[in-house]
Amino acid sequence: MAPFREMLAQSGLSEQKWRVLRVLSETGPMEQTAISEAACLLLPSLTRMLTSLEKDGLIRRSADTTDRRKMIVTLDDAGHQLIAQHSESSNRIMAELEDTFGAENLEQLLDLLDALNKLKTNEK
Amino acid sequence: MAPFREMLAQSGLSEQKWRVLRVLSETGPMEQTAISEAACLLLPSLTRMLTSLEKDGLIRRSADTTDRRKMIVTLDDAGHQLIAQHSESSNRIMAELEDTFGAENLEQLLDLLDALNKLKTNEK
DNA sequence: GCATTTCGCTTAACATGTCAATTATTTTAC
DNA sequence: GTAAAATAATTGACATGTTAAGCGAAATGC
Repeated sequence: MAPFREMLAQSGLSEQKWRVLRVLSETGPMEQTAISEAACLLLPSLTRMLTSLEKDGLIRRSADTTDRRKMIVTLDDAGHQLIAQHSESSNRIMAELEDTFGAENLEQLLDLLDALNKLKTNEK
Repeated sequence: MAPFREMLAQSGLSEQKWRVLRVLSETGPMEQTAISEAACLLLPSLTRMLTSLEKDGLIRRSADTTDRRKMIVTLDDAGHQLIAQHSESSNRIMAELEDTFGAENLEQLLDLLDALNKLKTNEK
């Protein structure tokens, strides 16, 4: 995924932080456990990234009103801008990957990984 | 790969160190660059692990006689023992995975990952 | 109601991932 | 031959992965 990292390096973003912002952009405000599942991150890593992203003004954290254990994370304006700013080249990179690797191969790979992942989370 | 980590935790080994030892066991003494490729590790990570593995007496490092830049890594007796000690349950875990995930799926997944990896290393 | 358990998140400690810079050695070019 | 480029490994700095422990809040059992 080198092309992605190059693209993101310009904004000082890691792949992981990028995933967090994208999840928030697609789903809207979420609690942290949900983010960690959607972005394939463990909670301790996510906590650190959110602290950093919050300091950079890309997201906001606020306590849930009905369950005060939960923290609701919201994409801030600067975060929306970042997503918009990179979406074009992101799509282009994806299209290139589909082109060189093959759309079928890519789909098959994602399906297999998904199936394997479901196995692992169900076992035990 | 939780079952693997459980197995290895008894010996205080991480998955990565286990991969390093297995590569050495299968191929024999190697220089570090070759190990890093075979075990999918970057050199800085490998350097640290080898320092740790050497301290535990599982491997040895010696300078190559013809090219003194190279360090030849050799599996030590204790390393061979560790490999032997875990090979049985390792095979069992693999067999279980093939069983629950499907041998065809597993093979397909590995092929796809291999193909993707070759793309990435060739590009530029 | 209250103790116990569970849940959501954080913190701490350490291993590993990652990039950049450095050192020592070897190759290459001239 | 010698300077410049390339190579093998190390080091440093920082982000992330991973496990275990801890904290406050909510749910559960009695």
